[in-house]
Amino acid sequence: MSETKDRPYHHGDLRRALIDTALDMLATDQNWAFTLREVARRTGVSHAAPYKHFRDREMLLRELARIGFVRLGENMTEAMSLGLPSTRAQFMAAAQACIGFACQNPGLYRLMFSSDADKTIDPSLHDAAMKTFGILLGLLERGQRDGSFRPVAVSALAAAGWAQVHGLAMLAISHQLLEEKVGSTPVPAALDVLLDGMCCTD
Amino acid sequence: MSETKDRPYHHGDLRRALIDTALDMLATDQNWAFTLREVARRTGVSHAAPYKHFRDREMLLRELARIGFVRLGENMTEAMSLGLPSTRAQFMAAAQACIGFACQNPGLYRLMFSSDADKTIDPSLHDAAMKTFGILLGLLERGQRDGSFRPVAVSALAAAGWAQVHGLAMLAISHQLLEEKVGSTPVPAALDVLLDGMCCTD
DNA sequence: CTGCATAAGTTTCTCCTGTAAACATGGAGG
DNA sequence: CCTCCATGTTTACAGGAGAAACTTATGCAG
Repeated sequence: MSETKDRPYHHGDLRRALIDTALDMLATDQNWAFTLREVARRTGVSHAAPYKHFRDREMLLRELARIGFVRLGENMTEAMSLGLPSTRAQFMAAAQACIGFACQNPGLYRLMFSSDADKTIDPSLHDAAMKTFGILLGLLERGQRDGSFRPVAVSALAAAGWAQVHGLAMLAISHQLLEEKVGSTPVPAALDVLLDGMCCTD
Repeated sequence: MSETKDRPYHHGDLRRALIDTALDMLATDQNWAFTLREVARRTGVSHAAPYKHFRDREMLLRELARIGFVRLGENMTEAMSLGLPSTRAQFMAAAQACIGFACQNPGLYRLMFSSDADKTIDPSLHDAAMKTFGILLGLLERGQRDGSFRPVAVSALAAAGWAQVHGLAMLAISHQLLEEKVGSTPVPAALDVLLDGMCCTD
């Protein structure tokens, strides 16, 4: 009973606790049918308690998705900050970070792009998604300035790059990247094909 | 009461009717929370009747997904058979057919790649998905033979092409292809970038 | 220090879903 | 014609979303 979070009030920071529990279960239970009541149960509160912090189940889902975008952005930024020599290598690293994130958090990643996480409802979710996308966009713009990427419309590079990364991530967590169809290392292979189309020097 | 389907027996072909109803609702209600009882209701039977034709709700979902892959394959094949001059143009057409299918059937498309449509459970679903993917693969192989596509591992082209198309489709139906970020025609723009990396002559 | 207003949690209730079991029916084959 | 079985229907039960009423413990006013 001192510093950390010894439930100074009824529960303490239940909102945060609920989110943590949900993220845990999302990460653990592979593909879990999200249930508010089970989140409450595992957090140790009554099934109605979450409604004091989230209007409904989807509001919690949107918050989880928002956090997912933030974390994904952190992962990608970190991968880009490894001091890799070329912009192309940095793009490759960021892409693989994104796909790795999806594979380690399939439930969360699916949620982030599901219709439950409706970005037209929650501006902060929309902003988080766009900000993470902006990381990619920034890398592409930089690469174009330094002459790595072809001088086509940056929006075309962005759409292509984003779609490629997202598509690989989705296919990976759907277990559809079978070796007999797409080879043993589909992710770098596919990214290389795309990068050949994006880069000036190939 | 004559030719079409005047319920000659208890209902007639209830299995088919349930599937049709579900596909209808999936196409109509944009993003609809699938409910067996509502499918039964709209089909005009009791809520337990579907269980005579599908072990559980997920079995119906998998069947819907399977049909989705078949239809998607038909759409892509049709687009490729328009007599377009180059293999590149045919790839572009097939890709746009896929993305168009997703936009016209967002619910079905999401289902096809959701964890509800578990391809490790139902071999016929898995086969349907792989067969549709095979259409793309066939096009790539042909394009490589006729010298349109670069002589890299075809599996790399396949992974890149598939991911690109699927990624664009998912982003499109998630309303994340905003004009201010990816331009006004992101789909052909992105596909062109990829194709520049796939094709010999650019 | 006392006591109240209020945020945060709990109980209870209603409606809905998935699914199982028991019951009904009507068409096909002996 | 009669019986069987596939294909329905009814009934029942567990579990989830969410609303409403009730409870409790803080923070603050006096």
